[in-house]
Amino acid sequence: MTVQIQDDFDLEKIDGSGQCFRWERDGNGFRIVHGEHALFIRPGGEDRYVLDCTEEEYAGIWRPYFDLDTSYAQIRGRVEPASDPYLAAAAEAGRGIRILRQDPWEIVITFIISQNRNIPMIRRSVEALCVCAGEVREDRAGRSFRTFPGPQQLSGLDRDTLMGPCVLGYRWKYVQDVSRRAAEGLFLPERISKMPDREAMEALMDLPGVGPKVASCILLFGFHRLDFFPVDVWIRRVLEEEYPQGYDREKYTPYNGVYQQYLFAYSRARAGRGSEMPRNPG
DNA sequence: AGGCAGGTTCTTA
DNA sequence: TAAGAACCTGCC
Repeated sequence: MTVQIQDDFDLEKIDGSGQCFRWERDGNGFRIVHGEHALFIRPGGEDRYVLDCTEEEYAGIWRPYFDLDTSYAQIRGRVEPASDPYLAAAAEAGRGIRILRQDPWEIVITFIISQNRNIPMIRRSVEALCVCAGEVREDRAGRSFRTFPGPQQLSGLDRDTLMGPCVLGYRWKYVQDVSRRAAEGLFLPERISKMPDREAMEALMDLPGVGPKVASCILLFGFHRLDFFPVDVWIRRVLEEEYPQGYDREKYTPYNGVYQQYLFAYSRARAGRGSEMPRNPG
């Protein structure tokens, strides 16, 4: 089917934004796995996109996944160039970025894995986890894909598999512990959903391998709490260099997380680390 | 060869 | 409570 999307929507930018690690480029489109579902989506000219799914699947699965009922253009438009020129420039450059509604459990594990690593390494480990413990499914075109392993499946992996094929390094213990807790019902993502921000943050930071940055990412990307503002080295750099007098988060409530994405992408792009651009030494 | 990469944890004042 | 070191691994 074909859909028209008027709002900010740029597949390349979303893919490179560091919130999803399983999108697979195919021609000028992407293959995306979400839960039990797989999608191939590609630009179809103007504001159109071609998706290999039914109207029902679009309405029930993919439209929510891409968070298409939220206007990111409107959120972006709240930035005033006069009062915050740097963020305004970042937002303009980041036009098209959205915050996906991904599976909370997948995000918990993915961001525990993300610590102290770069994007290619994260992708590699996530993919390996799916191969080692996920289940095989078939997409509409008859191609097979793998689901992201649930707590039960993940907790079945031993140290050697997590360290070897999955290349988790010292993080293997975190993944095993969290998976076991979840499998035993001691950690339930659906319970996090019901907690107020502060409490949710604390509950996540009770998990081994989850500190302030990872917890913020989990809440932003896994629970769609758009006001969380993960501070990593890139953001820290931006805040130090561009906002020496301080960055006014209150002004941007409740969308700090969206603006963080703009700042993050902008910072990396200017450092020559935009995901799609190759290194350019010298 | 040694440092760093989208942090967290453990150890030490 | 606050800095510093260690940690798997891959890459320059």
